[in-house]
Amino acid sequence: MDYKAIEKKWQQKWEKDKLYAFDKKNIDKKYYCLEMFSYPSAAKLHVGHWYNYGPSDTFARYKRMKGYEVFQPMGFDAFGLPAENYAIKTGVHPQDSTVENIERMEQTLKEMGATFDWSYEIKTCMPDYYKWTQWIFLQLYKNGLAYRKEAPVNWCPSCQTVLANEQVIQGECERCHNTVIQKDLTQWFFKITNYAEELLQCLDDLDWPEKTKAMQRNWIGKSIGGEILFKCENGEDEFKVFTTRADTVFGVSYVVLAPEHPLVKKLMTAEQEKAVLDYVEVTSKAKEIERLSLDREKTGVFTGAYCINPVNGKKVPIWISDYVLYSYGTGCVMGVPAHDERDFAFANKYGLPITRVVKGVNGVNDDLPYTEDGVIVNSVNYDGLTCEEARKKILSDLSISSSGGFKVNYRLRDWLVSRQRYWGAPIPIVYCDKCGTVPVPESDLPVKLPYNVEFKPDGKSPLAKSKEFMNCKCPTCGGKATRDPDTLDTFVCSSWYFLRYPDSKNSKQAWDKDLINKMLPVDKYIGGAEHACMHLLYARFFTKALRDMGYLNFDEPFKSLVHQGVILGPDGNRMSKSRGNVISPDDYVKEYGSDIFRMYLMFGFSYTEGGPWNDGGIKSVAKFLERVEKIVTTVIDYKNNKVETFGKDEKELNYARHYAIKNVDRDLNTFSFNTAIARLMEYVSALYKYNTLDDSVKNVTFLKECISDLLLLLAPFVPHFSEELWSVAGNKKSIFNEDFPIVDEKALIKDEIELAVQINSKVKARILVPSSASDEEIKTASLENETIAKIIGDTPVKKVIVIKGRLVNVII
RNA sequence: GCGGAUAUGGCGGAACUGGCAGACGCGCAGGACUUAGAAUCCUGUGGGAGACCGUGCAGGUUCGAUUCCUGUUAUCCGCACCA
Repeated sequence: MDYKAIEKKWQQKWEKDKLYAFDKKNIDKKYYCLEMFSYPSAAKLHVGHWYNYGPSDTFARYKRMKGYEVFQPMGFDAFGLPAENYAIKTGVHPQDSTVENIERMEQTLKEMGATFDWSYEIKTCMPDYYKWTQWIFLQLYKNGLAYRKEAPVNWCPSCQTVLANEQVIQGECERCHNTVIQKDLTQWFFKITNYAEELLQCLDDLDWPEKTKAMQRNWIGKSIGGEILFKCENGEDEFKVFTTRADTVFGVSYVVLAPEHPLVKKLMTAEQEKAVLDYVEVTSKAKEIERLSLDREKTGVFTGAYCINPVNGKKVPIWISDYVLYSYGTGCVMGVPAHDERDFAFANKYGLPITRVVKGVNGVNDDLPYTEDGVIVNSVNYDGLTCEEARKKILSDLSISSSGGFKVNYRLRDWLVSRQRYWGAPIPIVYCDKCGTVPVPESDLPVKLPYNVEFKPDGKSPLAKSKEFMNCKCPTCGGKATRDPDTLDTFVCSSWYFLRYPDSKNSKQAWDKDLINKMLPVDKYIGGAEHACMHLLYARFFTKALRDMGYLNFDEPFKSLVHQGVILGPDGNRMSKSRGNVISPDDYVKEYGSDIFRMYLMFGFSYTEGGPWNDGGIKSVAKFLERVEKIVTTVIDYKNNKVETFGKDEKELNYARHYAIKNVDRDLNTFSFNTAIARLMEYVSALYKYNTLDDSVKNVTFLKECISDLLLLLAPFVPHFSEELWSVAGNKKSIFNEDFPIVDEKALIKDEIELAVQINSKVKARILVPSSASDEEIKTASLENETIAKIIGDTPVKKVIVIKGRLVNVII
């Protein structure tokens, strides 16, 4: 078969017939199957794209044949750094390169032969899309979920931009791997922390990979404890510490503030001033670098000031150290060296007292630092309580005197969305000397991204250099005002695209509420695991925030999530240009066609695991399809003969047929493509076996039915190939308008079944029994078996266990 | 350190709810066809001469464990001074 030719032929036909158009009339039967959209890169589709889109398209086609109205849209996450970096390097404007890349990718995605309904296509860099991204920003702003503040941010000196916490990997920039430094800037934040608890709670009910849920839980980082108020000796100042070990508060021998803490400069004594300021200076510079060293020795400086421990009135020295993070909790920590490893190391280094306040329950094996729970000692009236009791009692006692109380903390921080970059959605805010921060009126949206801009980075936002863009009128007073020069993190654009797809052409609103309430949540979301803590968390946050504003009425965007694995190079390493192990889909598609390529991706790997590429595997798939073609064309050429018997051979083939139907059906639902294809191979072997029978005993009518089912089962996996053979077999309608075959359970009941007979759990013989045989009959048959009887001999039989359909275990 | 996962033939990988380990494929070996090769088709293929032994390792529960429990090792991924 000329794969290239038939692929082109059917792609054109399908497009002409609008075969994949989503029909809103059937919205009751909708199935929203979504693959994470792509960044429009200059390179061609890589194996990762194919591995995401190919198998999921098979899944979508299967759902369609099962009677669902499948909605499978496609689009592009088109804003972002790579286009801008490319522009800086080559001078090609990001918009021009992006538009060109999108066109090329659309082309190749179509050549893949996927059932995307392109009429719903989204490109996030187009004004008709980012208009609504800006609209969402304004809704968040109006509802107090977007705010601006000066904060120490992660700054990449090489990319000349601020990075989100999630984009800093081990102190390095995610993209260029240069060391990230700290810098103070005024930035926009989204208050995702408002939703920390709900984001955590709802994870339990999601059909998502456990690992991804665990990563989000981890990322949110809920910590239950309390806050304790320490008043300073000067009588003016006070600060709270957050702790999960309020039970150890009698063991406090010092407190530590983060070096950035605002109180530091106020509290330090004249004597300590130089040491403190030097330390603050050093840590702010070296912070991220130092964090990289594995065995960081704790450092710190005494401020000279003291505070009072609220539980016993003791004077406690105030230190600063960079092991305390300003951004977590209150930025202050109480030091209990006896019961915390970090505090222990710190106290030992600086000669601070170590007071034990917890002892082990058994009193042995409890050297300091003792971090386990135990029994309270040296804590006045709390002595003798368990740690858990003491935590509750101390905090509730402190709350009576307003010196503390229970508190839950989250590791999750607010989402920093400002980017000092050109190629993104402008932030729809203007600054007026009179009116301050003013949101752009919705009727003025979109705030268009200007084309003619100097986007070479110099630490300032490129848009700041465009007078045309920056200067505007204040929407409130009409006076002179300037726009926000930053653009939005591209994750903002991708946090709501799944809401836009069903209503992508709506020019009046972001979406029609009734429509998306019917279309969402997404039934199956398929994409890489690398988005666990960013995209997938942000999208959940947006959904919940928009729900609370009344724009939709569901709680979660993605009901069910699947991550594809990663296809590695033939050497078992991640594909990379530097390793020279990159497999280009194009080369294989050229040689074998897209059907074979996609089927190999499904057959050669466990979908969620991935694994190393192997050339032999793709040949085996090609061979399999040749076998299919051979038998199908042979059989459809048969003239109807008169044999209509349905004997043993037919029964056997019918068994194979329904066994395949049952298993392919089940396996497709769980993305177990490899086993589904294995069952298809078995079925084809069964067809070959039957077809070698003498013509005079072959039931051709039945055989043709079996062939028809084979094509239907095969259709989701190799769409062009199956459509072609379906048409060759004389069918007029597209195979994708047919129903997926339905299993006949009766065909799966065999007359006789083979059972293994074990003696003391070791298989010794096999017996054939009628499938209707009772346990008693099976038992008798087993014991009468020659081999078994011989082994048993005179030994008394203790027990016979019969597991129907599986085995018999004789215990002697 | 914390969290999650994985570990099965020469290789990729199967095994539903605790029930015949190794489906399906690659590779390999032998055979058929062929002047010969390629292609194709068939047969065999965990180890061991064998009783038997085999799912990272050590235990446990069970008539029976790749599957459940306890401990342990290695690899991968994520987070990491989070108080």
